[in-house]
Amino acid sequence: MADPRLLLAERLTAAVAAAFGPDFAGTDPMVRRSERADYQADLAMGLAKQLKRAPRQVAEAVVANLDVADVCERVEIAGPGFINLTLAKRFVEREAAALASDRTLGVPRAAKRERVVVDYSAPNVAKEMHVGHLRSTIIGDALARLLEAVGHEVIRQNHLGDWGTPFGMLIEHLVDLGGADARARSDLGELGDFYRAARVKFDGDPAFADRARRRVVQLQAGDAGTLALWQTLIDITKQHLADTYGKLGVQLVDADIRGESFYNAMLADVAGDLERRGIASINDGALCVFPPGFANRDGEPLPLIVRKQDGGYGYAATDLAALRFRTGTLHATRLLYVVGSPQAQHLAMVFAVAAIAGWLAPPVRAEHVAFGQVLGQDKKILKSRAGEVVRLVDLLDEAIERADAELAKRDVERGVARDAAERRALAPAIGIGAVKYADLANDRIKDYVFDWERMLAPEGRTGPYLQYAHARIRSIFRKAAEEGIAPPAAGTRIALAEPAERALGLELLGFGAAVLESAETLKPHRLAGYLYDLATAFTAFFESCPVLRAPDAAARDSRLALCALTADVLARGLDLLGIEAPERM
RNA sequence: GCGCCCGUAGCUCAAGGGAUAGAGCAUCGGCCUUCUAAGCCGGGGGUUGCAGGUUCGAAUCCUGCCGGGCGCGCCA
Repeated sequence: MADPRLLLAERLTAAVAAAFGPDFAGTDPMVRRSERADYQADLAMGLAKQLKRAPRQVAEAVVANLDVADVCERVEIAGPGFINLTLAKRFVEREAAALASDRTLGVPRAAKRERVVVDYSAPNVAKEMHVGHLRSTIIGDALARLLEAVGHEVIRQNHLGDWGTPFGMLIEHLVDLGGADARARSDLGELGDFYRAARVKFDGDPAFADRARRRVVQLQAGDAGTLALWQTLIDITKQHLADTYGKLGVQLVDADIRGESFYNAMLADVAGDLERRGIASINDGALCVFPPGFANRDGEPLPLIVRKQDGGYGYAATDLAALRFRTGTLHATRLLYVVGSPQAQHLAMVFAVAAIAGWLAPPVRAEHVAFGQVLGQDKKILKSRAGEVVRLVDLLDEAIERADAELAKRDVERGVARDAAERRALAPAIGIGAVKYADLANDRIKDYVFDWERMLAPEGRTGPYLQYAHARIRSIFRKAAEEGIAPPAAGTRIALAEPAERALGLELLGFGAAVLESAETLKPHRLAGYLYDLATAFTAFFESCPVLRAPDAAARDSRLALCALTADVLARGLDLLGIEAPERM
């Protein structure tokens, strides 16, 4: 059950070759969805230029050679040379039925299967996650799911910040609190408080700062006692992460965590290799690489500092080691870094240096999957009422609370009696889904305004709207069961008599293309947009086409099959975005 | 100063170089004895920041401005 677009493109390409010769077989037929027909092909105008003929003549020649008798019921040339294609109803019916028995729901495999590393989330040890981690985590999660859906092998990598100078102060603070035993007592309270307290002491107590600096040396020297303390902090953090990811419904697990410490043992080798090969050189006492095309404030070459003056390694070295590991050891052919756009220059430099060093050679490539910031209603970076960074757990809890309140309000309005426990069980899927959809529905490169009212409102283009459409379909099946009506059998014939039925059927056929496009462009908002369109097509159908009270049994079964397929596509599509689809709302 | 990103309806956002730039919110008007009204149907609302250029065709590509955000040598 090929996507109609692909099928039409094939036929059009053949028609172009037949009309103008094999030289033109590579012409993109430019098949798009159309407002005036089901699809339109926009190739005639461009072709006319090359052929030095009138566009409409070109379109006519293409249409004369076009064999779509089994696919289209109408082919028209309009305007300057648009070819408008209307699918035969029978074709849509047949394809929809085929889709219903296709496990993948029409999602095609990517042309080339690749091993893709997706680096996302990247929280820090002994520090709570905040809104800044929200986008990386949910965009990365959606991309990982999308890439797997089209057949790629995805390796999730959570680049945990678990190494570096802050650990001196963190470990010393832990010692002050009673060392590893402190963990038994309330897991050190709130991680955010723990980090803040350590920072305050470091800044205000010179003796503590000295201890902290000595502790860093011990840590890097591999002192067993220090490492045990360090491990305690790691363990506590992992627990915090597991809780947060669980609440967020994100697929990251402990096994995906490969923190900065993992690369520690490789840093000297990375630096030595670059230095030996003359790629890096000592400059002001630091080991630097000057990739071409990067300049500092004064227009002078900008270095990537591999090793600092004091002999220590910074994050550039770690990033280089991680990149080398991912291509050299994990044998990934594509590396995705789901990191905020402020890091663009740093990552570009890392990629440039890796290319020079030969760790990144075509067709293997690295891409910065950048994203904009989350803004408050004042259009500035989202802050809490107290003006502090918003903790991610707080944000998620508020989402759940608000969803619960929204449900309660709606129950009252509709006069529905539902016990609080059932409501509370439902609230996380809705609240978290609303947050995720609001984020993923925007083009990731842009900043977006975070607005509770908007994302959870009882109406509008939101996660709850999509979930509601899905729940309403499931409700039909519950009702059907009560009335003793069996769910549609496999291979049930789908008839698309009403305009709303036809529109829904056609929309369903586009799922595979939407997923593929979303995966290929690394833009989850394409899929988010498609799912909204699908939900809209369904609700229009729902309003005008009674299912259980359809005119006859054949129509009823056809509509049931259409409903089942729609519910499956909605649920699968939402799942690819990491959003749950509850059975009822 | 240099570099990257953004600028589309009152607000929040869509729109593979294609026809009359679309949704949601807000606003105005309709639709619940019928499968969930968190819904559906319809109306009004635009010089796509500005000015050039490329093209049969530009919100989209190029150049220059204007406005906003971010980054620019030892933090990550």
